[in-house]
Amino acid sequence: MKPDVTQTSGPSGWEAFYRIVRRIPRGKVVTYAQVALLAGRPRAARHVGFALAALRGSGTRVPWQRVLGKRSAVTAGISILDPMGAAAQRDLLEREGVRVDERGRVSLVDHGWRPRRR
DNA sequence: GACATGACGTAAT
DNA sequence: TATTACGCCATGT
Repeated sequence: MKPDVTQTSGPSGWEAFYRIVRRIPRGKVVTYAQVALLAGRPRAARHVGFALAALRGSGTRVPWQRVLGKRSAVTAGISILDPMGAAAQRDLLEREGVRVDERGRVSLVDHGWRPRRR
């Protein structure tokens, strides 16, 4: 089940994920694996989506829209929970300067955010 | 403590 | 490039 974000205020590892996502600058995107890696859990890519999914309903201000899958991109699991949300997310990314493919795929090489480098 | 679930990743085909 | 199979980590029951 989806755990409550409101209770994740504790020392849970989920808070680390939110912290990483907040660092994502406008016009840049990252993959779940990237966030997980920065959070210190390179094998916990699944949990990143978990945490972000809960945020969607909590109204927390986290740019979850900038977090994509490696190959699935935007139309990944969001469409499962919110088909319209996926389309809206694609529009939002385009507004930030991110070019989204017709299939919902984004060039991570071009828009991939590179932390720990500046 | 063990089993089941999940916005995923990587390797193999 | 798409599809299938397996694995990893955290949370819930």
